[in-house]
Amino acid sequence: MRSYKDIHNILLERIKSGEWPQGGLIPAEADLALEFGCTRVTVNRAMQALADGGLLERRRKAGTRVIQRLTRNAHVQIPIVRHEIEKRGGNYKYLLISREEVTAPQKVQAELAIGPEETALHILSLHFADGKPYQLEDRWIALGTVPLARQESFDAISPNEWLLQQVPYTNAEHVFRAAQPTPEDDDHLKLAPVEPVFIIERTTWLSDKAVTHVRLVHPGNSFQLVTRDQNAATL
Amino acid sequence: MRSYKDIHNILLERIKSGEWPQGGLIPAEADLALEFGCTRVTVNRAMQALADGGLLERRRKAGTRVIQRLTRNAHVQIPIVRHEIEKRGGNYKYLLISREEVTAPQKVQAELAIGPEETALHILSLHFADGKPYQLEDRWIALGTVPLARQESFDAISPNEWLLQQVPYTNAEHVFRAAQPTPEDDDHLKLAPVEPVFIIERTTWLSDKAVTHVRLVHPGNSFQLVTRDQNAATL
DNA sequence: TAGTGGTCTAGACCACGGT
DNA sequence: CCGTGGTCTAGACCACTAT
Repeated sequence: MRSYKDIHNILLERIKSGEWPQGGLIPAEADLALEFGCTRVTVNRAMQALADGGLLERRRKAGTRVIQRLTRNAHVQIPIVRHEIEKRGGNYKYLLISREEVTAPQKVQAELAIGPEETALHILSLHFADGKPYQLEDRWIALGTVPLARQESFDAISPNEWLLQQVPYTNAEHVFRAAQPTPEDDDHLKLAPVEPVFIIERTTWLSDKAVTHVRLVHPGNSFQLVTRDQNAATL
Repeated sequence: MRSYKDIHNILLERIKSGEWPQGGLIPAEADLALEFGCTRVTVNRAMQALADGGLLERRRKAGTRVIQRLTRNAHVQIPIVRHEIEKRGGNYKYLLISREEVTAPQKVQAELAIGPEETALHILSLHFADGKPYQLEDRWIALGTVPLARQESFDAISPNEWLLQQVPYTNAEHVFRAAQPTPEDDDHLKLAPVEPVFIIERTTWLSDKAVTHVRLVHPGNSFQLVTRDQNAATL
């Protein structure tokens, strides 16, 4: 018997092989159902999976086409620093540098969508791998959204890890860039001369309330982000 | 009537709100079907969507749990440079610097999984935005996989854009990093003093045959990658 | 208006994996 | 063993949208 996964794979093969070219129209569900000797629903399931995977584009009446790919996609998983270091057998250390409830600079206020009189929690901390600075975490937490953070000292657990456990759902915006370190970055990260830094900036939301904005700074000579992607799930 | 999308959203809300905590077991399909007054299949559809979105983990007999999130995810779309620049109203220019069929350096041979006696196509080109160097594209193409590339001059179209049109399906690996420019980078990109570069390295495969390896170099002061992600599709 | 995809139901059987 | 999820069928009706 033909399962929708089988059908999914057959269709995938036809796309990969070029039998069905990019931008080309492919047969209707009903026709494929006939070909594979199954219900239309089963074919539909397979085609929807491919559409979800971004390989097909479907429109009622217009039919189904192979996507004309215009971008390369990369799915980046940014793990908890501690896990990342421990996984490769390194020695992890966390150090809280400062923690204070203050009014945020304008830029951060804008990111978190808080007013000028509202205070936020500012936490500066360092993550070490084998004794060497690996990441500087410069974080602001919107206390209106996460009041619980007031009760947490962040002495033993990093804000990143704590938030990941506490906040059940978020939207996120990331910015990745290369930069020259600020004097403060340099001071904390003990960089080599002219060594650039790799910066990840992230703002996360719980529904539409901003939770936190963070600037993660890594020594450029020893850090990189790696991703491995397939164009469609194997199922 | 309750569609599976409605149910999807209701379940999503319960996860977001914390009513169903991270790591917690949630009711079985049959129970939810009863609650929502629909078939189990409909509930199944909604839960599968959430599982695909990475919010639920499902195991037969063990039931369904809310995922304990351990990473932040970012989905990066890397557009065609030309489109990117034109979209924001910039003036795009493409310049082919060199194109030769030679034996690749060992590092590239390893990436493309080709032998030392096999030649590959090496293409060096520059992308400009408003007259300023925006991206240096240093590319190797495995001619065994894409013999058609021999007939393309790449005078008028960049290898990136050409490949995206030609190769119907790929797996990809990306590396993002910050670096000090090589003298050659500096020469082509006309960097400011001590300006770092943002590098994207990508290898793509057609099934298990390597297609191409590319090093995309951007001036650090004027380039960044931005992503916006939702934890689950809205459907 | 007609063709194509989107989705539901009711019932069924199977597959996996805790207990 | 038996509860839970995985999936199929047959038939039906609906919702878009190209022509």
